[in-house]
Amino acid sequence: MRNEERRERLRTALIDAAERTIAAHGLSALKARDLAKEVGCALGAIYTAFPDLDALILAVNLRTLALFDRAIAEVRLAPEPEGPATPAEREAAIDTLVRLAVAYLHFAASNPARWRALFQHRMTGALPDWYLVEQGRLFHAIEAPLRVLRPDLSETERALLARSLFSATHGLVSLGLDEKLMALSERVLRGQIETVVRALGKGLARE
Amino acid sequence: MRNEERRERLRTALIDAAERTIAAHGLSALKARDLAKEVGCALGAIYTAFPDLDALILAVNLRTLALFDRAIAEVRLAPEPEGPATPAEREAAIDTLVRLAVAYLHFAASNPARWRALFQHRMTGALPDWYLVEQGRLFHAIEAPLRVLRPDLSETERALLARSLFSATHGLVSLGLDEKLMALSERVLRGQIETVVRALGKGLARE
DNA sequence: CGGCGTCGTGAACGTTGTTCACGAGCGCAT
DNA sequence: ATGCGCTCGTGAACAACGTTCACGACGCCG
Repeated sequence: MRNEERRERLRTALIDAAERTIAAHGLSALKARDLAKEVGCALGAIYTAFPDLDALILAVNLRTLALFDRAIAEVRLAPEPEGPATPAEREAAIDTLVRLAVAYLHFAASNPARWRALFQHRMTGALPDWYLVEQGRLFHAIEAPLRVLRPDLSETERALLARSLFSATHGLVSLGLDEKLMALSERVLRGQIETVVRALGKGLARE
Repeated sequence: MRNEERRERLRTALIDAAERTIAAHGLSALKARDLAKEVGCALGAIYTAFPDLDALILAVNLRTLALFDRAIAEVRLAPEPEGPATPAEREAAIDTLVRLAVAYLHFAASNPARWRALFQHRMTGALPDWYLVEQGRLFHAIEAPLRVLRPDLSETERALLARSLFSATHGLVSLGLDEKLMALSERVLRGQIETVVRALGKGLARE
């Protein structure tokens, strides 16, 4: 079917345009009419490719998550020791946690509008599967060093703790970059994140 | 002037109605027309009391901040030791940090819609003074125990660290209560917050 | 009692996202 | 080649929103 191909072309063209708009002017600048004008299609055509604008935003967010995945790929490469952890290995695990958090900050600071769109977007119903899968990837990266620091935790407890560490880091980045609380430079913010995450790792480590 | 009094009456009536709506159905349910119908005034009358709906939301948020202030009043009462801190005093300081964080969680969980409105609202320009004043109150409550844990820090460094601790806690509460990441019960979330904040305090403490 | 000023009124405007009756374009059979 | 039918994009129309503004009612003072 030629038809399916055209639909797919429209889909990617729409995602491209939406991504450009969001990256340049933020999520609130995304208008259906502007979008149609930019990709050279009719207003209604958008709704033949996506059920609504939310779905389009979700597609853009998937790309952002993929970008972020590549951004923390090297940090994830850290080798995972086995057996009882030496003090040096514990230090290395804490360093990995810090590097992950700093990588998160750096990504958010480098792609502010794209990153904001991930969270500004108010989910109506349940999130799609692929969204959760992509999220899980990040959490797994956090769980690895946690396994070194806290081998006593069950898999479930560790997963929960990983989510909490992410949430704390997200709070630092989110309120730090938003001028809502106070605008901090990425430099200062990195210092704070290093301090906090390192303290967290130190305090969590089982001695 | 009888006139001024009527204006003030309208103001409080509007804030009352807006607060009820936000608390019951969330910020997105606040519509100018519904509001006018509820307080029994004309649509345009709203704009004689407030420049726009944002200002009205800000007024509701002020009430929320006052509510929160009362909620953490007792935690703030903790006495502040002087001179070099004993290990027991350091433990007490960490406990205070944990209690503050748990109080924050409890407030957010008890007033979910009101609390969300504080952050969902996108600030256009600079925030009003009273907003910053109210924020400062919370940060001072965090700085007190930090003074015990880290007497070596300068006033500026401590203020920065206090904001970072708040940000981390906010992240835990925000992503924990939102079903964005995964919906956690207040019970589970409290356990996570206690773990994380305690680890933070432990890791931060200068030995 | 009449003129004048003040202030709420609600119809109207500009922007949204979303829908749907129409018609253009294409393939196939006659 | 011509007519028929089906499919799918089109863009005018709709509903809901925040915000504005010309009008008219009401009250006060001369």
